Amino acid sequence: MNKASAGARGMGPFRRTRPMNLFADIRALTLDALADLARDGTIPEGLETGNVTVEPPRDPAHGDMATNAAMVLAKPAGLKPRDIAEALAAHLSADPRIAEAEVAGPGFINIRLAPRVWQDVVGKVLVAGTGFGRSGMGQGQRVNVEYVSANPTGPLHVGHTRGAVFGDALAALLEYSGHDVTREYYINDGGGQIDTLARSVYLRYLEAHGQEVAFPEGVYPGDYLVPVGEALKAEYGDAWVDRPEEEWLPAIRAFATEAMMDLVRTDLARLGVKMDVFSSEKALYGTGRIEAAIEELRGKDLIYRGTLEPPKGKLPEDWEAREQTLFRSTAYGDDVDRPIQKSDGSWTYFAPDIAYHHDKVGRGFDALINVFGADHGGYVKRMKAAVAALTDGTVPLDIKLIQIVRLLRDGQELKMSKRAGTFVTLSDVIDMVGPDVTRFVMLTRKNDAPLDFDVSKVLEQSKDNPVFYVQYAHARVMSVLRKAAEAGIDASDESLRTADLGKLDHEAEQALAAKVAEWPRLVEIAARTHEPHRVAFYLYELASGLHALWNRGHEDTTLRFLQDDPDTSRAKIALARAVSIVIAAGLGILGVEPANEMR
RNA sequence: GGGCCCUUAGCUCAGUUGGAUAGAGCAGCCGACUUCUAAUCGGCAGGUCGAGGGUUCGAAUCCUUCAGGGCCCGCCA
Repeated sequence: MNKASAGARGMGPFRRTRPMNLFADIRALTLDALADLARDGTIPEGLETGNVTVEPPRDPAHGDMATNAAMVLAKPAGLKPRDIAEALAAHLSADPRIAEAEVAGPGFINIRLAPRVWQDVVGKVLVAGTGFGRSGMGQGQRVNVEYVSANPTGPLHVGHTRGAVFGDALAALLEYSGHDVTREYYINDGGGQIDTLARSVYLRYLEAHGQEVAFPEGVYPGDYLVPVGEALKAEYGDAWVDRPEEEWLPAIRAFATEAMMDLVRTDLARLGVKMDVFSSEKALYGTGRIEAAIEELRGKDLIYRGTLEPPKGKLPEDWEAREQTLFRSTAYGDDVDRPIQKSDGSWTYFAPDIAYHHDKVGRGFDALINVFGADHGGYVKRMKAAVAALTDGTVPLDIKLIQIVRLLRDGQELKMSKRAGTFVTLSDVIDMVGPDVTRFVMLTRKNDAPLDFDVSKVLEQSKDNPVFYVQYAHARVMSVLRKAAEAGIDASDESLRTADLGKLDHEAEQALAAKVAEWPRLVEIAARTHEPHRVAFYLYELASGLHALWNRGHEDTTLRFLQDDPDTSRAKIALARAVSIVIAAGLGILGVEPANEMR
């Protein structure tokens, strides 16, 4: 079913992945040192070391890395933190990678790495290319990311765009960190809104036949249905003109849904989003798959006939108690049990959703992720309950809620109203700013924070525009490579790999290399937390580091990338090139093309 | 009435499975262009992390109560 999975498991490529996460390396070194201390009796054997961290300190004055090992272990070891720290620091200092390990504060060990370590990072990036930062963390785990999943009733709008970008970046991030990812779109083509769509298209069909048509309340008035009506005429002629709804509804439903999905696919393609799988809700009906999923739950005594308590607070006017078929979602943390059948016996939307997730689980995924709009927040608990019930808790479902986008122009909000037909589509946004800017800006906020998207500001070429700022850093490096070539220096990656990186001896250069070295760790954190925005923020910081070093070359010409001595030049260019490679890798995850020049 | 999310500098927001003196950009003030792109950079100033209580060596982060904002709350998906 999925070609990548076979190779990704067992003896596959992840077995060979060399960890490039420097922080993980030093943590391993720390654990080794602790094991030595246990062996010689300084600390007890068998201490739990899961909470030992090695991370970059906030304050650079505290060195390159800091570990909390002594503080975490003090209590279980029955020793003073500083005593453990002293012994541990002594052990760490013996490693050639450690220039200095000193005890500070309540028992931190501040570690300063040998310059050689930072120089090596640059070399590793040049060898690994944009694969520097790839991780085996996911161990080939199969993850399904479901996103967009918009009702096929019209073109995608700005809100969908954010979900699309988020889901796509998350999928890429998970792939980069060693997961086997399937990108999936669930087509909500089973509900009553498709009838509305069909009736709306029918009116456009009549229009195409020259009839004067009024658009009553409750149909979709959008112009985008005009060509669908015309296409319908082209295919079926006047066969359905002035015929009763029963005759044409099913056929036009199918026709219109297909047309809308074409629209959606076109929009997604413009954004650079390519789904692996489209799953249809409608296709679940009449196949017995909904019934099968419900039966599975019934077998676990999670389906029953019952009557729900009326909702607290404002009571709907027409509320009356009814007996319904309910799913016992409270058994898995939901607040109330949820109906899966309407009072007329047909399924609620929840039932096919259960079947759909049953299907996903049946396809063998190890983890599921759904990207929903924030207005679906009330749906999270029951969906998680359903998946937990279907899999006995063995397959985690994470649901990421995407907050609204406020679209602005010159600081003025563009008010949107679907009824007035003034909503801004994904296509409109791409026309205005292009796919790269759209994607990057959509990821400059955490998913659960509202996002202001000012279409005039994001095109500004200034540092308050993060897209530009990051692209500019990349373009600057490309400029250096061009200048180097003009000066007769071989600045190809092959050549730079052989550069004498020992010449990168300045603290400012090592600081930038240190930022580069954070990339693999950042990837793992972002992947673990399912937060691709972290990549965008990191790229901003990395770009900032490059700009800073660049400008130091104004005062101190020895810090400029291009030097009179070719060997020195190549070492410095190698550093710049490493930065550009990591920027390219990060932008790749976000789905943004790096710029070679900004003119 | 209940559930979920949010509240961090004047503004917009980051903040690492709990870590040291809480960061960035914008706005404000001061500075750097005979230069690989000044479309950039450096510095100053700016905070009871919504409020109270708790957990512990240590809390913006975890628990709890409260306040304010958003989304949702049987037969719409």
